[in-house]
Amino acid sequence: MSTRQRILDTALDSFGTTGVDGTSLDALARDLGLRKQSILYYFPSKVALFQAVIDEAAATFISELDEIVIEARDVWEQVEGTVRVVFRLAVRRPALLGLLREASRPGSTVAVQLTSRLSGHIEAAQHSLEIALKEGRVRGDDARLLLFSLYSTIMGVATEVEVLRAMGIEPSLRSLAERRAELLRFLRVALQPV
Amino acid sequence: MSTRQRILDTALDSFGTTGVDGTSLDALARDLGLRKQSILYYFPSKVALFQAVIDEAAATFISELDEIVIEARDVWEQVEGTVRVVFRLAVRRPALLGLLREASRPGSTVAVQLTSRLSGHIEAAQHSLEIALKEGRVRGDDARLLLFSLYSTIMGVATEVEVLRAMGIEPSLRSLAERRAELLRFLRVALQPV
DNA sequence: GTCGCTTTCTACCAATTGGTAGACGCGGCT
DNA sequence: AGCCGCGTCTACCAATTGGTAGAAAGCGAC
Repeated sequence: MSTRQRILDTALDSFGTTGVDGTSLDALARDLGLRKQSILYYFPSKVALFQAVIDEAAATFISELDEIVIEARDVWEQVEGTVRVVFRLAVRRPALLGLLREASRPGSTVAVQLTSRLSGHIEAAQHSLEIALKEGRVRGDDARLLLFSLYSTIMGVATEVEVLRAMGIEPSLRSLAERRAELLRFLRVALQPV
Repeated sequence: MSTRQRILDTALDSFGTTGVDGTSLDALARDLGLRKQSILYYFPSKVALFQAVIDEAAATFISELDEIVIEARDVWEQVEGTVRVVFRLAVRRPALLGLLREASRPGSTVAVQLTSRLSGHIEAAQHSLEIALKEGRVRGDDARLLLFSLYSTIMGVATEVEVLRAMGIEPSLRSLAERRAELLRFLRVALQPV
């Protein structure tokens, strides 16, 4: 793998777990077996690196979502697919979800950037949800706010591991699968028309 | 207000918005019109300050929740009350929710501390949810996981303002109220027995 | 007034931060 | 051979970090 790509990967892991402010270029370089100046050779500054990492994270997220949307035949399958994607990431690249969480913090500077990358997907999802609402295939009122509730629930259930621990559930593959099953049940009920 | 209390308040605001790593003692002191050494007089180190802030945030959160639990007569009223408390905080002290979010980040060092402060409440909520499940007053399967889904949804809808912005909804008091209404509808449907 | 206690300050400190300047090594090309 | 461009390095730098030591300032009690 190219050095540039290695830097991006390691940075994503570190940014997503320790946070951006909590990650120094020196520490990052140490993890990579490089000197910090080599990082600055590929990315002119720390914020530039951060932006690149965000961009890549958004791209992976989107590409995974795209596969789902293509297969899905109705709204419920879209929801199911999104859950599958998010939970797959929670297993394979938990730092990526952590990064998205960090980047979407209120007042974040990169939030706008992330936003613009995802806006297409959001609109598409909102659109199909609107149609489903009109046709009565989904229970609800406002498509946008419904979508927002769905997103919050899915993302929260996938990433709030510390809250889980507080409830006496040790995060593991098994518990993750259970969480996912319960989440799907929860969402299905919440969307089911009468 | 005592200097100590002023420090705690300002620190909570800064930690909750800029993050702990993003907040330097010097910057904090500047906000307070003090020197950093005055902060270190009351709190021996930055982590000690952070812990104190977490403790206070947990205490406020708990005390607000307590009022609700006392009034509530069934599970649904408890959910409604929790939503009310969280959204009131989202208006009055958004940084407090931001701090809870930061402190509950995977791998956080203070998560354990926060956990122990809240464990009583979690157990109580879980207990009454279990009873409601048994009696068929609430739809669901596993009380713990259901509680977790509820928490994730509520907390997410209240704090994920950047995602909201990405959807073209500018955060405001009005939109907050709408979000809250939609959230309650969403949760009511998700919990309603057949 | 002056003693003692609390509070806030000035003066430092070593370590770490993000970033610059420039040298060195190395492979390919002429 | 010599040169070029790329990648990585060493050597610095000023600013900032969390934290220490200890001097003053305020102030009530005596």
